[in-house]
Amino acid sequence: MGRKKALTERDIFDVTEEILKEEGLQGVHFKKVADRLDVGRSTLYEYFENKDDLLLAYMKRLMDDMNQKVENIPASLPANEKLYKLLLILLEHTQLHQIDRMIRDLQSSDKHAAMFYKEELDVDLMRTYNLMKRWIEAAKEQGAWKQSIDSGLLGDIIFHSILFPNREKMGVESMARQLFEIIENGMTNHDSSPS
Amino acid sequence: MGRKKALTERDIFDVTEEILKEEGLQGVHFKKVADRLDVGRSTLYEYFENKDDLLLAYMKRLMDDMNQKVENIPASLPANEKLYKLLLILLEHTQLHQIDRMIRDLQSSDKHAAMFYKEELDVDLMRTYNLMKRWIEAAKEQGAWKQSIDSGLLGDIIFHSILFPNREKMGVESMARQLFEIIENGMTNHDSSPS
Amino acid sequence: MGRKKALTERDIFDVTEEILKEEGLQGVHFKKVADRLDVGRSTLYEYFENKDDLLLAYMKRLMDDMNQKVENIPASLPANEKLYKLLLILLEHTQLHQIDRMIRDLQSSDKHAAMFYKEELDVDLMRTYNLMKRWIEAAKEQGAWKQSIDSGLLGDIIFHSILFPNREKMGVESMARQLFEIIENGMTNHDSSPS
Amino acid sequence: MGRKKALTERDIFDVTEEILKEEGLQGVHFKKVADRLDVGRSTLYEYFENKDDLLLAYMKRLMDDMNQKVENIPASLPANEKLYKLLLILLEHTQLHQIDRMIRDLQSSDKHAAMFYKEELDVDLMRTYNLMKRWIEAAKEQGAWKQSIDSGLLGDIIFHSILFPNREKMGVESMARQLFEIIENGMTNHDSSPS
DNA sequence: TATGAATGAGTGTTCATTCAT
DNA sequence: GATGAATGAACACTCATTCAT
Repeated sequence: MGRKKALTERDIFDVTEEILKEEGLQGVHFKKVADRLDVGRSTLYEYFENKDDLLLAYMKRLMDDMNQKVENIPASLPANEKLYKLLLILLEHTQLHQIDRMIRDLQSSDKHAAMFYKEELDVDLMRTYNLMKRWIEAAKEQGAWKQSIDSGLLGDIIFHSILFPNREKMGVESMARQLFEIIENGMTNHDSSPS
Repeated sequence: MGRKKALTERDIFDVTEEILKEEGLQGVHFKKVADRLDVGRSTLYEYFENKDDLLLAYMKRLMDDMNQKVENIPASLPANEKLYKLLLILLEHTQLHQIDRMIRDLQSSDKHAAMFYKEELDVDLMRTYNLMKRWIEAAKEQGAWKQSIDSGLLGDIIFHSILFPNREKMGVESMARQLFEIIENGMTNHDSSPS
Repeated sequence: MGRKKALTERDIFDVTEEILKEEGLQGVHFKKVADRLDVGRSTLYEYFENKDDLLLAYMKRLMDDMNQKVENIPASLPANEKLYKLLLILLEHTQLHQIDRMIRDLQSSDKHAAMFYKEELDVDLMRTYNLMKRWIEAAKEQGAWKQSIDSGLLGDIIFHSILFPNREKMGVESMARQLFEIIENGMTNHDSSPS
Repeated sequence: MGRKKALTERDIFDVTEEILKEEGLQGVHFKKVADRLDVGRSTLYEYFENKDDLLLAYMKRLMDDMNQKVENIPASLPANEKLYKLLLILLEHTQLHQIDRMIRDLQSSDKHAAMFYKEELDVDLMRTYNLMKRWIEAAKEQGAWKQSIDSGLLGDIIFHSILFPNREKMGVESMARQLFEIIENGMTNHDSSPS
């Protein structure tokens, strides 16, 4: 009873995402996933070889999703505008920040499928990371941005902003705008009028 | 059977720190700690009532360490310079970022000692956080910084910078300097000479 | 790995009862229960959330069993005859005397299922206890029994008789009869003929 | 600090008794005993070979205490009066009821000292039990009490009365008096006046 | 496909006990 | 005598994983 609609990978991913958002990586147990889907625990093994496999596949899909959006950013835009678009996309895929931790936690495992995804994920993640870095460097070379700032550092600010607790309070749009205001112009007040 | 050379709380804290840095909160198991110290698992219970107790005591010590340094920042400095000093201190205590997660994970437990530390930690953490926010607001009121940027967002940048992977590559000093350059003046290049 | 013949709650209850009778509450370890059932320890957790849950569920079932029999005692009987029937029923459910201790020992735990059963058990136990007391008082008010004897004391005699080691030697029927002979008429010999 | 008065067996027995009364057999841990005495845990092993040894020695002392009082009951008294005195003594040594359980729990242990005490205790307990039975049988033979009631059953009532929760409410004297009223004359009301 | 049933390795925790000093 | 330090066996409990049906 309850279910009986034929389970799909989609369903499993959705529940995984749900738990991931509510309780983080540690909260994702097969028991919990199965319970929420109203399915036997062992059924999940028909879809994924093991837990890491599920998690990695989920992340891979999320990553692919995101990459597609990133690829849609018009190449013609100035570098800093491209970076702004990238930031917006990142802020809509906050689960991504767990990839890092996940890849680290998995170091011991050596199941085939998992290893494959892990590699792929790593590659994808680095590709986006490097893309971001290239754009930063482009902005520098165009003379728009300062050479004196390490590109990696700026990348870190952008990438780690998905972790900021204030995102919830401010909303994605507003946060992105203000963060970019800082990145581009800094906090210093050039207004002549005293506060 | 009482053969070893005398374990100290220090020793346990050191190993805890080691593991915390290598594998994060989830990696800290009493078995692992005990193994690295070459002691029996139960021996640790002579020093700490339970795992939470150890973790919280460690964090508390770290926090106290940090707070002492924060208190030594001269009150006479301008707000932005105080924030710079604060950033430097934060970057030397990167394990701090786990306090937040830890406090959240511990919500279910109710062991006496743990609860006491938890409360204290929470208070300490908030105090530092609020101090940071007050300084940011001071800089705004003095007209030095823009009112248009949310103070919490800036706080997040500063606080989360302890997570940046590039810290290792750049070194604390250099990273702090560059991060502050961005925060104060932004990336925009006002140089007239094209690159 | 799913080889065994299918374990039922019944099986677990039976073994629990066995151990309870042989070694008392303290003797009930999941390891022992599992071993006697020739199952892995963790298998038991598929049937009961935790140890308290098992114990309480067992007791609840026992109590329900007993209460049903108690309710079948005809209300029309004189109070002392009702008490006699009650005594007979009690003597057939000797494990009951551990409920009291168990409820006390469990005070620290707060697992959901356990708490629910605990409350229920407590209510059931008190209901029977109070029923017994009411019947005793009825016998007094009808003038059949002495007002000078504390009802609680008499209740204790009846309730604690399930602990008497001699029950095994004498058999339930015989013991109940003799115990009631004492309760009603006392030991004093009113026979005129000397032994 | 604190202690330093020279520890005596007495001190240990006193604390043991304290815990035994407060928390029962399960509550007696060497750690707790040592803590209350403000002494190192290992110090206790200078006085008792192990935990069972302590417990049994404590019980042995208690038993000896009691036996001495029992032996002071004048042989010249009628059997039922002797039994009444015995009941009074029993009610003042309620910890005794744990001997039974303890002896059962110890079945596995085979430490020398413990075994010795165990045997002795068993003997002492049986001696008192048998004494009680002889008195009961004497009362029967003198024609004062009914032959039809099993002596063991009556013994059980007397012996188990130390467990009655109502003892606290009624007080030892009052409970003993009323219990004996039941035992001798029963509950039946022979008053001519209706209630 | 799906699942019910069972499991084993690992984790936190307790406690009696040992031993060098 | 006394103790500080350390330990191992036992227990409750969790969770990913397996397998016959």
